[in-house]
Amino acid sequence: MTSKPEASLDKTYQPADIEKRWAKEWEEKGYFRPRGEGAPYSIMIPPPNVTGSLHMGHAFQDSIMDTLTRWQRMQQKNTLWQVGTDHAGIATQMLVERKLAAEEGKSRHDLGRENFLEKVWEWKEQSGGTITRQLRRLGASVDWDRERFTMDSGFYKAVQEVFIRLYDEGLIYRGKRLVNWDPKLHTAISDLEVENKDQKGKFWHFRYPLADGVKTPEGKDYLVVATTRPETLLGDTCVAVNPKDERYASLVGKDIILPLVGRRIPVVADDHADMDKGSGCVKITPAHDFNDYQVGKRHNQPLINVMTIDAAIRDQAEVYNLDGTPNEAIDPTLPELFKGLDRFEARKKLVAEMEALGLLEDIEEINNTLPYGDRSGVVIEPLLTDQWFVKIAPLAEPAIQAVEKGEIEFVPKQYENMYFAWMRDIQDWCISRQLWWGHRIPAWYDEVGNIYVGQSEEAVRQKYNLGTEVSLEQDTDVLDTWFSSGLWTFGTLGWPEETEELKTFHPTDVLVTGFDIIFFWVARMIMLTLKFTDQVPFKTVYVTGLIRDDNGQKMSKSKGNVLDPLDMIDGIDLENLLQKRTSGLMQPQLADKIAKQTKKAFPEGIGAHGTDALRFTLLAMATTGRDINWDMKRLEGYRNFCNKLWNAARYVLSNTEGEDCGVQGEPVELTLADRWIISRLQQTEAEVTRHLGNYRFDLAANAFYEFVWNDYCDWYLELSKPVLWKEDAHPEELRGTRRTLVRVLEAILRLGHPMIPFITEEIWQRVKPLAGVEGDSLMLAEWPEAAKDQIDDQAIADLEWVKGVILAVRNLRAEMNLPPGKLLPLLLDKASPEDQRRLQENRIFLQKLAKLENLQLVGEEGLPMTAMQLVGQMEVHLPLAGLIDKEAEIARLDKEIERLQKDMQRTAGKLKNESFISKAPAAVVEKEKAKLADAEAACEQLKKQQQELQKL
RNA sequence: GGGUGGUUAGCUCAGUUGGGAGAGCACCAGCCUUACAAGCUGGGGGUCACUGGUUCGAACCCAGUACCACCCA
Repeated sequence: MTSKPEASLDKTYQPADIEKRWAKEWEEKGYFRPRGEGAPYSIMIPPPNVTGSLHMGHAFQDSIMDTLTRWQRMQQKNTLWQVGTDHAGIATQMLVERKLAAEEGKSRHDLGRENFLEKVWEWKEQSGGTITRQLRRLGASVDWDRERFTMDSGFYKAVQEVFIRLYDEGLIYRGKRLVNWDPKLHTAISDLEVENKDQKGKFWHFRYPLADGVKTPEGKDYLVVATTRPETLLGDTCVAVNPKDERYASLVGKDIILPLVGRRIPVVADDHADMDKGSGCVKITPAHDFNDYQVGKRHNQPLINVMTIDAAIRDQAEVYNLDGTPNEAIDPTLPELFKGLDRFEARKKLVAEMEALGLLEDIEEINNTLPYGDRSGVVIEPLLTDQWFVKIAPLAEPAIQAVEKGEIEFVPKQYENMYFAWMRDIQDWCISRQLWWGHRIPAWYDEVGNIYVGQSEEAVRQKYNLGTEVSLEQDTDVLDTWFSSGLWTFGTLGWPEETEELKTFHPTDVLVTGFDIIFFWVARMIMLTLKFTDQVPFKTVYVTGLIRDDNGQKMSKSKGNVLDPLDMIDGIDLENLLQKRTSGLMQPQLADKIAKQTKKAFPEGIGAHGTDALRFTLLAMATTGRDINWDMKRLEGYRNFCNKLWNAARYVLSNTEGEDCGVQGEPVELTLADRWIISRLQQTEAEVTRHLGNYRFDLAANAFYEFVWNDYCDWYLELSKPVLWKEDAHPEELRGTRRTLVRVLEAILRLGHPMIPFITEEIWQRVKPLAGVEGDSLMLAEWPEAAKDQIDDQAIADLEWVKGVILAVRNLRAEMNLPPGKLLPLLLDKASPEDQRRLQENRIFLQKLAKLENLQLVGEEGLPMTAMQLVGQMEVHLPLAGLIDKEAEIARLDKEIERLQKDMQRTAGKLKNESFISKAPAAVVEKEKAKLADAEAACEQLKKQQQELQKL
């Protein structure tokens, strides 16, 4: 069913109904699909987390992507904006586990892997669409027919293929390495999922006794090491001192007897030890700290793991060599005392034991940071586990080059440095996760642990020639979600098949994303895409800043300052807003504070502003790559702008519907105002187009806003009234003005559509027949191209003059407190032939807009008492003897004269400067000279006027 | 500690080859003028963080300082 606009537009802009109606119709009509011809243009949406809901960051990025997409589509390109969601391994698994526990009181282990996964899929089918539904409300013109999910079978094929090829090339390997371990969720997690939080911590200073009677130069029989994690003492393998540190030079190579454990460990020299920090000695625990791992590696130390996957102390340590093979030489015995204790319990006990032994030298209070799992909320433990890794170095090189060579460009440019810096010392990437929900690693093991990689057990048997006597078990781990999203641009287009889509839409044109995932996602997409397609995934990366609250604070649930984009679109009352902000808090005690804050900031809740206003605000604030402090006032301002456009359309429609608008190309006569607004329209079209091309959405939005409000509404619509309402107007004149009203409005709608799609479409449907335009939807209309030959410089200059006279009169009127509606007589003096021509041609505009009783040139009779303003050299006089406060007028002129004199002084000073005259460009000097002459002349005129007044 | 970005009107921010400081909102005054009070008209308001340098000329280029934010260690 086609949307039918109301019989007449409502007096006030009411976005909700319009927006829902059009979103539905556009999608149903299939306007979001690629048109199938023309130059291709494509954007892949950064797949949002399937468990997520739309936040301001999404709204921001999606508004930008939609603007680009609609803009390109209107340029008649074969445009694809592809949408989809990310399976979000941990988040989804946790969500379903919680649901299962709440509803059935079962754990995932009770169900078993197969059944649990079925539950996850059920959840996904029922509830996984929240964020895509919200996307629709934003007007996102994504091709819903091609919606993708990273767990789709087609996509899984790509994931498998990539894994297998990388493995076969030796770029994927399995090994024992330190990873960020989440002891609650029992999985490795990525750096991105680790939140570092500042806290007040303790630094425990322990004495480590030297073996064999060795003493320090000071005569002590121990070294002091400090640690924030005493429990790791059990896994220490050496103590490091700085090689330049003379205090300990004699001890390097000597041994220490590790307290409580009794193990002999050496003192080694390593730069990692900071001479100025504490005693300068550092305990090294390679199996429990990332830095220590590196130190251990340099000194060929074994890895002694003392913790379980729950981060409790093991009964016996696990000891490995650096290559991951078991180390039999070191005694794995751990003290009985700590067995099975949680790390924090073990810490307390260990400190107490050390104190009892007289080995606790000091406890220092310090500020430090601790890593927390962002999902589980528990402290992350670096833990030695078997994991799968991607060798990054060979993939990184081409990825760096692609950016160096400009095949991929970052906007803004400075993010390229960030990218290079990270890519230069990139580490191998841990891609396995100990979860059930995700892409299962396509690897099988035989009984002795040999690894076979392939699509399926069958494929593996064939590939490796394994008979049925060999029993195979598939690896239980899944792949990091980022591994699959790294294939997003080409995996979603059908790769590894050579599909038409892949040929047409890859590489994609631009990726719009936040700077926080350049490393985790952008870099990985570049590496993997280059590797497998020999193409870059996208030509441009447009990096957005963060949206913060009005105080510059990050929005977060715990701060209670989150703004939901949909609440700004549809509005929300205070009660519901409070409910939303204070429920489900991690720290419920914050609820009161948040409620108070919210009541203060939004005493009446949040009003409805509509999608267009929200989008326009986001775009208008999208300056290059910096964070945005959200400002509700700007949102209101742009909602008002939509209302302005709406009402302008009402005016145009009421004056053109059912009238002769010259649609058939009948002869017309264009007024100065018509020629001027047409000229300004061309300039604006060029400007908006240029800014969109440079990703300066703020400048594009601004140029549009200014043209619509300041030129079209404030001046042109007002100037059209005297023509339309003139009793003796010619048909050609009327037709010309009506046609211009309608055509310029129609162009405005096309120009604004990518930014504010709904309101423009709604109005356009009404305007198009009047403008003689065909088409089912504004979405498919042509992007307005500026026509240089329609820019009439004379008209622009003439209209500036008209505006100048009107403004002069308004100014005088206000200065003298004359009622706005009162008709005034006006006298013009010192009018040049040019001024006289302009006056002749535009008398009616001046009379109506300045509300003049009559308008004459000063003749022989001279001037009565007047208030005067200058327009260029021409004097604009209000002859109002009875109404003018003489003294006030003289004072006003004084102020004006003073201002001019200041100006003259500065300009004259410049011109007196020899080196300015000789060195500055001639044009600049000329300009200054003219400026001085103008100011001098004006000053003279004002002084003369003052004298005249005084005489009277 | 290293790196990046920022500091312009009360607030949020523009200012693109260095040449007369801008917008929106807020503020003040006056207006229900037949599109719009979510509006119209007029107005006030800034030592462009600070110091120095380059230049005839600096919000803009260079160096340094202070403060803020983010990234890395």
